[in-house]
Amino acid sequence: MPGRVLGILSGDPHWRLHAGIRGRMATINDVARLAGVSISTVSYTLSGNRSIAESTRNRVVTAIQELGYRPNAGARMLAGTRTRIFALTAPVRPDTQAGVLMSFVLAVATAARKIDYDVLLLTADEASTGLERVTSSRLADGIIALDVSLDDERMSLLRALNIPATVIGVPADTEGLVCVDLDFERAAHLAVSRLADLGHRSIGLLGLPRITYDWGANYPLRFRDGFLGAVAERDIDAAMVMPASDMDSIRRGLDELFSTLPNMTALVMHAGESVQTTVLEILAARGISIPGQLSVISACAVFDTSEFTPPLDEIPLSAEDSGTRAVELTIRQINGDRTPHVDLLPPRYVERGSTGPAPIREP
Amino acid sequence: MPGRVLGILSGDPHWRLHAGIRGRMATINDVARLAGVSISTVSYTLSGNRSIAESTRNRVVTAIQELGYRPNAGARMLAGTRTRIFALTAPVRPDTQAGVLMSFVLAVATAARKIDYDVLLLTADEASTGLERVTSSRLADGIIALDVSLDDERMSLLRALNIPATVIGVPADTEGLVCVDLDFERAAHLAVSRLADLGHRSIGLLGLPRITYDWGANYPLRFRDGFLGAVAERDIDAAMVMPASDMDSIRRGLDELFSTLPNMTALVMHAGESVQTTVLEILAARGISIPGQLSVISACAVFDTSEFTPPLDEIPLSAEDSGTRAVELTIRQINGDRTPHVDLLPPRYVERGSTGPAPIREP
DNA sequence: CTGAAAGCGCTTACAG
DNA sequence: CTGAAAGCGCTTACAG
Repeated sequence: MPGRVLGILSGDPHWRLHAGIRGRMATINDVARLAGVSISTVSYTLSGNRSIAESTRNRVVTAIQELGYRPNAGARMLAGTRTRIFALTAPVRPDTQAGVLMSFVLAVATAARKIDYDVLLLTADEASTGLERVTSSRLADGIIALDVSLDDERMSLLRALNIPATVIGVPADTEGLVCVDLDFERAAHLAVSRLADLGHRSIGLLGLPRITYDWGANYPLRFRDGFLGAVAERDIDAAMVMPASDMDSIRRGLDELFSTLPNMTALVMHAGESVQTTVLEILAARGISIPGQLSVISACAVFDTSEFTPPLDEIPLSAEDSGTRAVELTIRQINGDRTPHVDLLPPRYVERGSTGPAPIREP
Repeated sequence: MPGRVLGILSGDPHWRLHAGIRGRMATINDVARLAGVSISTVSYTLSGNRSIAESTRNRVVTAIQELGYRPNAGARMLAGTRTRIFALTAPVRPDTQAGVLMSFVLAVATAARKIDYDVLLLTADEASTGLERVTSSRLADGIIALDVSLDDERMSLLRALNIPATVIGVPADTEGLVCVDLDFERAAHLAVSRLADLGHRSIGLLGLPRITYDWGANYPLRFRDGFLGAVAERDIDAAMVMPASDMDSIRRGLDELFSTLPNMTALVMHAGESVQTTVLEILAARGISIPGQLSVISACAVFDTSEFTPPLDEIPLSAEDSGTRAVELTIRQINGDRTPHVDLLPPRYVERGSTGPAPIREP
């Protein structure tokens, strides 16, 4: 099958610039006439769904460029089997970090564009209605759901609607769903094993605000449980604090870690950007050197920890990876493979010099 | 003209739940047959574009509900003159605050849904191509451009394409464009006049990071110039600092303000959320009481300053207001009124007790 | 390798 | 107040 014709219009369609939205756009008929072929030939040239003689193909492509032709989206949706649109639902809950959400939204949109799909944004107040609306009006071919909470009303609807959909995140009940997310549990194990290998026997975990664990998404729990499991397996001393975002809480959280773990030589942070920078400021103010006295790892952050002072080793939560995979999984469903499954992306470790051998304890 | 029929499906379309995306959806023909009318009557019932006998209307509505009918989006786009889709361009530049951007994206989407429009998200790497693509393929009826920089490549394209478009923000050259934004200059005047009325004669401005003024959007400049103009008019002592986001810079910035303005009794902040909370923490640590010793106003923030310690008076930058207005202005253009203009939204003052009379100076 | 034609599901003059 | 019908611009069997 010959490749599809893409990017034909990268030139400079003067014609179009002066047509405006009210102006009559060139149609497939105009192209066919100018190229001296039938409209089916034009259509097949564009879709690549049947072979076209080289010379014919050239005439068509030239005509398309000359006219600045773009297929009409509505006509395509109506005549074809695809709308080439994904709907993206991104509810904003009280504890949502807007910046993190935006990263995922952009990652999904960018991944979608790579396969010539567009992304339609569903708003919070339309969480469930919107899903029903865009699919039954055939506006979207599939759905990508962000920021899934443990018990999410959208999940049962996705199951019932029985349409191509991918969830970024892992709800409590994944039955019948296609989900993708970083493997937070393995990420926690990775952090602990890295530190264990360096000889650390006493590790603190500075987590997200307590409320996030009680209610909302489940990735905080998966990370926490992974961490607790990993330290238990290795017989490492550990403690966890869940401070709010203000400086006082953070300071108290650190104090608690240091007093619970007097021999603490390593700190793992699974927390927001401002919390992490605040921690580093407090440590610096106290004259605690990294990694000399304390090894520090930032885990599952979407933001960039390479510009921190000091730059931190991290196990990134890559919005790009999740978004790309979500798009792949959705397309696969659109193409007919509706097997439900949970896809946990393997964590990776990025070294930046904020971890080192555990300091030798004075007896 | 009778109202359009909306929300017919708010019930529970069992039918649809079992159809799936592959299942055959009810069409306008099915509805017409069941209601015993022609398809034009169904169409007009939905659009409200001609009057329908009450009894006919009822039969149609019942049939629609019974079948769980939703008009096919592609067919509507093709047959009608509207796609009911806005394209939203939101480029992410290095200095972009993702959270702020997300607020605007959601505000636009929410406002759009209120008039039954959907929002298609254009990605950064497609800034200009995307505009051309969605309009010439007639995917979108109009464009809303976010986060406009002073010299934005998208602006000349918007002028050339000559399509319904609204810019949120004010680029350097507004010729031929429709723009909407908070009136940052008046916002600055409002802050200063409020403080002046309370007797303050020495006011500091803590602004955004310096780089934001050198490059990027122009609202920081408009606020700064408004502030400087307002204090000049009133013969008030003033100084401005533009700290980076780390604690050291903020501390140095405050020190600079206090030393430049030894009699400073009021502080206006036009800065990010974490910067503002850090400022409050530093002031608290130094035992400076608000508003006893220092009156503080947060200006043009999209985040919520009511939960700060203490809650701050603010002149909000309302994403909702801008988004709603942008949607209105775009629809107006779609409806034929293409008059270019710049719409500056009036600022409003929200009191929360962080400003008070200027303390009387000891002689 | 290519064309003529049916059909996708609506909207909107046109006619009564 | 309502209906029959043209037409929007594509995709895709069907035919050769």
